[in-house]
Amino acid sequence: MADDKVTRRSRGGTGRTRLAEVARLAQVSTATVSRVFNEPAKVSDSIQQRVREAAAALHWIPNAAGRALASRRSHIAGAIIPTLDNEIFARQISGMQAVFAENGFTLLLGCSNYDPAEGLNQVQAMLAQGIEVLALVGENYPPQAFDLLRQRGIPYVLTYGFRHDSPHPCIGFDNRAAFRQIADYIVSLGHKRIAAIFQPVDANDRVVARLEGLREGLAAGGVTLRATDLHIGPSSMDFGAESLRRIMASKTRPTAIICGNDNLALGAISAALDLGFDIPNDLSITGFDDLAIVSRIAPQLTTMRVDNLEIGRLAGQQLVQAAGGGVPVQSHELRADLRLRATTSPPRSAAGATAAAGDGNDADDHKPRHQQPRAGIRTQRVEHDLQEDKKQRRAP
Amino acid sequence: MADDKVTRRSRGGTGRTRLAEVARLAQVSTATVSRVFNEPAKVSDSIQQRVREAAAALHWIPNAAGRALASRRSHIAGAIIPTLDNEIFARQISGMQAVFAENGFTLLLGCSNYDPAEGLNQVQAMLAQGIEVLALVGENYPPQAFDLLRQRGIPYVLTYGFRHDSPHPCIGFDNRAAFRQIADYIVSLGHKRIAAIFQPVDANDRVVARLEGLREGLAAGGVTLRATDLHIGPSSMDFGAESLRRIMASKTRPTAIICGNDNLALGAISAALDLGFDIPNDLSITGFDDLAIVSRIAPQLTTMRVDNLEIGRLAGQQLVQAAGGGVPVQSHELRADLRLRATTSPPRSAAGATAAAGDGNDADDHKPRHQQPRAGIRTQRVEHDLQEDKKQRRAP
DNA sequence: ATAAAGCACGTAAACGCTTACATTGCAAGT
DNA sequence: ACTTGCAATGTAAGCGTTTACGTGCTTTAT
Repeated sequence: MADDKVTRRSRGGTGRTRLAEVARLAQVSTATVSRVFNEPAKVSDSIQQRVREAAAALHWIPNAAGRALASRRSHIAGAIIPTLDNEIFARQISGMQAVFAENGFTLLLGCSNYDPAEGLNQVQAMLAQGIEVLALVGENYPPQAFDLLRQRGIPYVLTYGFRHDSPHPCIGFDNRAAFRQIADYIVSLGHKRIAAIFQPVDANDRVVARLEGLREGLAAGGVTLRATDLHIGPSSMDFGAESLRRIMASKTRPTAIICGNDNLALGAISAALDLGFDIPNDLSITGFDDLAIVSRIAPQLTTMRVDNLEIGRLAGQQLVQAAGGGVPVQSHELRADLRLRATTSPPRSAAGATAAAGDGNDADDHKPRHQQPRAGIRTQRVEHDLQEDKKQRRAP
Repeated sequence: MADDKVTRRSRGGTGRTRLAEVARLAQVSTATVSRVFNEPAKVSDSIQQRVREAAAALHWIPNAAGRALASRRSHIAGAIIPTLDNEIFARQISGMQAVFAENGFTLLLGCSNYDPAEGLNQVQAMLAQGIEVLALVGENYPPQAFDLLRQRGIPYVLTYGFRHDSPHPCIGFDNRAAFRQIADYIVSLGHKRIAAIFQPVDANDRVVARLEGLREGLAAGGVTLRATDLHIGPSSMDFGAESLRRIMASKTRPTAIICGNDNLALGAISAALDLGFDIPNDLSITGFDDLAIVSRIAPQLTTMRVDNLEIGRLAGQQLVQAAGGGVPVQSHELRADLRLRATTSPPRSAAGATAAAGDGNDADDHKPRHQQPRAGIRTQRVEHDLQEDKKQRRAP
């Protein structure tokens, strides 16, 4: 009796078939089963077959928790985005998810809703889940988040924006340069009086950079952006529309409006059309993002295209590599392409002018890299994203 | 020497601080530490405080793998969607993610790209990761996926579509009824010759249901949908546009076109405008989904709104409850709301008619539930989604 | 006063897998 | 013939938590 004091403790398990059962059926050790699926080269063919058959027969699916615990690899990648309610972020996730899936990673997704504190929460939750790598999509995550990541040696990358002087690896485009390009283009068309409608700048480096680029380009063209011509507010179509109404109600109307993104631009366009303005003859408008819709409505919006799918893919690739080989994540700068469409043209005053040459402004220096606008731009056959239609999209 | 045969095997661990270290610092057992965070009621206040302080001091983040293994709860929820490149699915995920986050679940996301086989893969990967619940967003997952889920007792739910006779719990709207409603409305306006542009039906119950509802409604109004008037193809704007051109090139043109979704409708509208048709006077067009954009462009699209955010939220709630209490997931049917906007009106022939009363068709039976169209619909002030602008959206 | 019943906490056995190390068998080297 | 070396497999110790079950000790009922 005395030696029988070992009470058998059972906690019942999960009920799922375990690796041990596969091993028993295949008449091998658990180690061998594990090797078959993780280091097949180390196991003879005959035994491999036996094991695989046993696994299939038992419908065995390995338990990720056990595996993660033992191997200290979770095969989980994390991504935190401001919101899914935005085509550009959704596309990045889409690209990333594809790469992760190809490489045996599953994607843990978190949304911060533009709240840095919530972003930090998400980072913590993800660390708890044992993510191996993390993509921080969009901007503005609290510094503490990065501390946590570095402290634990988790490879991470910031996407969407790119800055040469960023302390973090980042994959995206240069906001400043992009808006500089837009400004240069508008100036080169001969516009003298220009307004802008922007999203909030507070605690948002990227938007600040956009404004910098914009001011820089305008300044180079001898144009200044007056305080009253800069409208900042929520990034909604409504705000775009409201701002436009306010702008066009002023006594000295601009001939061009540069918007911080497509949403604002769409709002501005719809309001302008409502007021009876002719776009682009009375008023040129530019956006940013090249949302799917903006090239399919009339008038097609001149905007800046960023390949968000590619950003997502690149980020995914970098992170997968970093997770595997310990290679550091490399930053990548992508081009943002100016898509000249039907909402921009020289101002009426400069109608006949060949894209505002001479005229005392020295913007010419910046023009060579842009395709010159043509008079017939409005009716030009605008490129379609053929891809979009090739992958035959089923429908909801 | 002989009794010293136990070689100390060390695998180095993760380097992260462990619960055991917190326990040592707080001078309690590991069990107590665990209780502090999982069953605080069972631990005295003084010790709780000590433990919490120790945990904070060490920046301890519990290891989810260990926890999952021991507790057999992963606190991971899965969601599989056809694609993120679609506002409606993205919104569902958005709503779901919020609910999950509130309830301590992290979201594992998978995309099937409309490929059932890939969907099954994703299901397996998720099961391996130990998801506790799963949302299958959209349609068409292979039957085997459900077998796996049932076999393992994982609560799941299908979202977007709803069918009373579905063998699975589902949360969404009734596709058949929704299209019946659209058909009834169009018939009630007095249209006699009606065409349709739809997404592919193959292996897609929901689209089949839409067509059924459509045919049913038309039949009730004495209208038949001729084979040549039904165009089926990829759910892209381009196909919508192409179909419209083909339709309007026929000798007997329809006065109304019912589209399977907004994308197709947008394409159709833009093609129709290009051809110089007056919408809605020459041609009425309807969509489905109420994408954000369709109420902000001219002419504003008459379409059906489904609250995808709510679908996601409901699904999340149901799954969270199912995970906790073992309550079965309950199906929910949501209303789809017809949004009457500017792309529909009575046909020219019936111009003065008060919404096609009499006229020998007995569609009146079905009308009461719809708001009657007014002559001035084109210029009516259309409702905005105020919400959209309230939550001040920051911008990319 | 005494037994029964809580209560607060500790002990240590799982959880399902990977992997360092041990073992075995067999071909090649001396 | 006898090490040596390598390749294929087995043994069993963790990985970091949770939790069933003990263990004292303080209440409460009898």
